[in-house]
Amino acid sequence: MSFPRATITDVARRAGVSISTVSRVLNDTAPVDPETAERVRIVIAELNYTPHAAARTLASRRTNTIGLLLPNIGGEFYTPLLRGIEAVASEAGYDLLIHSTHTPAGNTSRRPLGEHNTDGLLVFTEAVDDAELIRLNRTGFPVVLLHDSAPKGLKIPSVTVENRKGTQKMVEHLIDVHGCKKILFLQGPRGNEDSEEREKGYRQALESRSMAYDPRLVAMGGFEPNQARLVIEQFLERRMTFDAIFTGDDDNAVGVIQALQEAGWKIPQDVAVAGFDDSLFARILTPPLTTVRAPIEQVGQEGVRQLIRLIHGEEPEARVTLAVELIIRQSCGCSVRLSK
Amino acid sequence: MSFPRATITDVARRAGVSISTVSRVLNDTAPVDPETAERVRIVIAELNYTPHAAARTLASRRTNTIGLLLPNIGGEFYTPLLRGIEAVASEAGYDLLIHSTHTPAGNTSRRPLGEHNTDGLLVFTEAVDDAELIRLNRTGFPVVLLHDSAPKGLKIPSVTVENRKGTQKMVEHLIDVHGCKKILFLQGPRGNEDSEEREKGYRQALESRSMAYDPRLVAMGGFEPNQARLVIEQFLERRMTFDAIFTGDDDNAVGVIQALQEAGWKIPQDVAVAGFDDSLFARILTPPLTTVRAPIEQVGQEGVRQLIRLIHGEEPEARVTLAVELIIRQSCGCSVRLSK
DNA sequence: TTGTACGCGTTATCAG
DNA sequence: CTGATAACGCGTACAA
Repeated sequence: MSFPRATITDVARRAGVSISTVSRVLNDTAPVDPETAERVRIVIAELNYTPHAAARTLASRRTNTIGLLLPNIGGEFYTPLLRGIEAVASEAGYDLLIHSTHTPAGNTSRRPLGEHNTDGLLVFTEAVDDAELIRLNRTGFPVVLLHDSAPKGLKIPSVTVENRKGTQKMVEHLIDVHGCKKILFLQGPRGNEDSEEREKGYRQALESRSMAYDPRLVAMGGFEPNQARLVIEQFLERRMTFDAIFTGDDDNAVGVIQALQEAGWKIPQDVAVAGFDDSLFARILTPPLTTVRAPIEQVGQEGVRQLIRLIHGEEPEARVTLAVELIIRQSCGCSVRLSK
Repeated sequence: MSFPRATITDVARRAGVSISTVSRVLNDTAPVDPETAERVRIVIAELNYTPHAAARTLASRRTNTIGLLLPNIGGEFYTPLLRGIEAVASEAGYDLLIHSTHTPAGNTSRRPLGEHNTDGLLVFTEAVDDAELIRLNRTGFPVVLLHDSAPKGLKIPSVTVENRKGTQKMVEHLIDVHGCKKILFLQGPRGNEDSEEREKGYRQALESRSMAYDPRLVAMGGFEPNQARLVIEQFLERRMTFDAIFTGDDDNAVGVIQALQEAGWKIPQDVAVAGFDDSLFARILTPPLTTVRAPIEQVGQEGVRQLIRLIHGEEPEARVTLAVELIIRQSCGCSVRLSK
């Protein structure tokens, strides 16, 4: 029931050296006589000694830990993002502390992640409000934003994807290749930067093709299949006509496709559908979803890299925007490609 | 570039009290004069003071942190699991440290998660080898296994789902309701307990219906769509006959369905298909997948609860097995239900 | 190349 | 109810 861990003192005593020497072989911080070092290493193995993280942190003033703040944990998004983050952090020797801010934190006022337990923070979308961001920024604490950009005036590096460009290209594809004239656009959540940028891309596409922007063709999908479904059902009830739908993301596309098919519409014959993300199920929808592939895992990787630069006091890139790619499948009306 | 944090001493001085008193109002560890307490609280707010986690850990000998060890981060599994874990941990005031063991750890020999930086460990499937499990167990360090059980002789609590029962019920459903006679079974990875238990369930179902177990009807799907796909293609080439497939999990089902459909088979008319998990895309496959719903999120929640009991020195349940539920959709041949 | 001694920011014990 | 003060385990000048 109790478990007395070996300490650096135990190791030192047993190896017949001082704790300084043990510390030196542990961290390779100063030359140590090879034989002595070996002896220490053996004792470390015998005692199964691992330095106590907190003691180390306290003495060295570095936690060797990165914090990840998420608004919530759900959706197709998180697995690749997390994988990317974990891989790079782990490789760089950082532990990863995770917290979802939208959970009803038992202890309010308790800051779950911050300067007291991490060396830097990765903040996904709106996981942290501007006030806190400003506070962190003022103290000079390393922060990198993912899929969001800093509040006006703050210099906080961020990593995101080509939301606008990807959307524009996709909408232009619908127009140019499939002759679409009335393209529905489903927005993501208000205040979400991905969502806003995609809307800009939608507008730019229309503009570049000299088509009018019709606000009646824009609705709120919320990055959420059920909501998308309801929205489409309403459109159908009101007998709005449209020949294509650009869904805010792939989650939305699921609801869109369901609603359309239940109403007896054929995709892509009656209406073209295109999404954003290329999530796991884009490929397995019927028909397979034409979408914009967002390199989520790389966002995670790049975020950690920038954060580590910040932690090391190096100059990070102010903003990294990762390239997206059009993934043409069948929901837009393009011919069947050999799958796989 | 530097950021001097306020310490408990700063707070004490400014509030005109000793650090002991500050500590007391912070942790409610002894009565403090209300007025004094209020004054301290105000100063804490003014200084934006947050206790330094490492110092706290060092002094109190508790990290207030739970570690999660995963074999890898991928698949439909992780989002709900993580959500469950994070929610309960967070609510109980624990931080969550995550590490994937299959990443090529930069520093070998470095134990990423353990007694030095957590109060207890959640271990998912084969994330940790038996030797390490034994070592941890001997030191009395709190560990809870998820979707796995302890090596022989070790008393380590575990949380899993009714793999065997769920599979048995599903296979019996295929036999009883749909009259299936030759049911293919796709195993998950070797050594994976979920996989092995499901196979037992498959055998039990056959036995309970007095059907012979035919090893030729069992193949390795590996919980992986592409592998499942290849396996099915081979079966088709060899002209093996079967009238149903129980896929090891839903990921497998994706590959199975693709392979069948490409070969021109109709589901469920020509062959019934059933999966396990009820992952996000079970519902959106065509046809919608009949599957066994595994309460993954609850596994995460329950795992944390048991771990916290262990940490508190209470007696945990030796093994928690969460109930599964048959989700009958259309891939097995059952009639269309009104969706949603 | 090695050892001593101090400090990191808290908690916890013990006197008052 | 409050305040000193000794740990907690380790890194790191500084001295040898």
